[in-house]
Amino acid sequence: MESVISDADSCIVHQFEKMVELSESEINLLAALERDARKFDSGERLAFAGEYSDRFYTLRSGWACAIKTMADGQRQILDIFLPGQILGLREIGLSHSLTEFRALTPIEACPFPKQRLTEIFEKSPRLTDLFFLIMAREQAMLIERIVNIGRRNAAERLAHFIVEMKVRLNQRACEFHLPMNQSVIGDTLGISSVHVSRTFKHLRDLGLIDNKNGQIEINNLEGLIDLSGFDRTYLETYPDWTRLTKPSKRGY
Amino acid sequence: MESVISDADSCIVHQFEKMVELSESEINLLAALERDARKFDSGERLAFAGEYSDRFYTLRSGWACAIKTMADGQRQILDIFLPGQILGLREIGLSHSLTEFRALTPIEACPFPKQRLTEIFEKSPRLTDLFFLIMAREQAMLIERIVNIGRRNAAERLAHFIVEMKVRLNQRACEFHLPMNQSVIGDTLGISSVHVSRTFKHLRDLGLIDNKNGQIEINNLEGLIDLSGFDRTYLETYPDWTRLTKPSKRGY
DNA sequence: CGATTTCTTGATTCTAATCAAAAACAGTGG
DNA sequence: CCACTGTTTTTGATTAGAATCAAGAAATCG
Repeated sequence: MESVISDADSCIVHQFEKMVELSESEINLLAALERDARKFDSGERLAFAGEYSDRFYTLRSGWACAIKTMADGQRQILDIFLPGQILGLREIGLSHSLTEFRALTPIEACPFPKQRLTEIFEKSPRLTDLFFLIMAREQAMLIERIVNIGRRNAAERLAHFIVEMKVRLNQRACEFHLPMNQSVIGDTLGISSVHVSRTFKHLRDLGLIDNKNGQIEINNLEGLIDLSGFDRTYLETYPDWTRLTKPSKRGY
Repeated sequence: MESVISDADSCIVHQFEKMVELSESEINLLAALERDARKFDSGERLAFAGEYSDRFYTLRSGWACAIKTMADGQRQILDIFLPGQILGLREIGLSHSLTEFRALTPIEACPFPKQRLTEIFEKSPRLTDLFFLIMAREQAMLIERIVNIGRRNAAERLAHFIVEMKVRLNQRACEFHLPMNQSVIGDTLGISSVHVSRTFKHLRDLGLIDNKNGQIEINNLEGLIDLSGFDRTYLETYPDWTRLTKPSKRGY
């Protein structure tokens, strides 16, 4: 198989290296998941809910999301994916997709067969631990989302979402582009698009943010965090790596 | 270590055997997670949020839940655990607990060190796959919960919750005991306890259920499913077991 | 049986949904 | 560069759903 993308360039390897130092062979295993990049237009669907699916995608560039559409046409967005993430990891072991995956911007995504992960499990217990960890962190995000939707009002939800995106984008600067229209944001937060507009205005009036044309500028991060009840530990609660620091014993 | 409980009796082994046939050695590995049963009173806490934790619990009998408490004292219940489940699986790799775990009834739970799971990963790739699968199914439940809370009104949420519990309890009969008061149910569904009461009345008035003293009787399951928009596939979407049917190649 | 918790019901308030229409903006082709 | 089109955002008016407050009824526990 020919590598279109050099391994050093791999988003997913970067992602993993943020967590732990990788061996040569581990880098190769991971980078193999990110060949064969395909382009998708903004709004294009990568997979349908309920459809048979034997593959995942790694996201190389752009933003994507997982969507669940209800019988009456309402939608709930469940994840926002950034480059380096794997789309659909939670569907390992399921033959049919639980959710729809859709590009939020023009993206490059690299399909690979689910089976490839099982192979990694067999070859590298260390990467197995890491994949387990990634799933665990995705669950942590889902949990935070449940709390957000279940127990916070619109202003708190939106504030929380903005802080979360800022943290995930790892921006030093307090300004970033959010490639989601207010209808999509509403579907993420469980509120109507009209109310998203009002809530943005409310946050502006409070002097917490400015937003214009999909650009978010945070004027008062502390204020946003206070309002939202953002749990600083939730993305920072860093793993207990002790058992991962030793090099892999088994082969590969 | 002395075995208080015979392996054949292990809840967690039963749970796994629902999914796939286990070898002798796999049964031993799993059953080892369920020795040393400890009793907890109804309402007792097994772990605090934010606390250092190097252990999981397997739940042997009774019901438990995971709770997130917010700064202002509001609570959101994130999971309801039934016998055979592992409490806190999602916190593998995190040194501190994300949520609080609390008994909903008097329970027996068996603590075991997180490390034990890593050992299982090293010894049995087949069980590794299964643990991944379990996490994946937990995520599927969290997703359904997000949709439930984000996009359904109180009647739909409660109806959905009742159907979900019925399915999870695997009851042929349409009557079961729900050991949660209406305040706890409200914290699960993201509505107030008062509104839970009204919503039960509403479902009774529609002739869908009867409920009294924590006992639920479903009078019209189809009606409940229709009202709630329950996705029949979501707990039924059964795994693609093909790659699990072959026996383990590696040792153990 | 009394004490405490849980459930029910009513009245009121608040938040957000819905409906509708205008304003702002982005993309297109001339 | 501008006029045209479609989309997105904003704003207002109204309605609906659920929270809150409060008090009485029912169930549970010791």
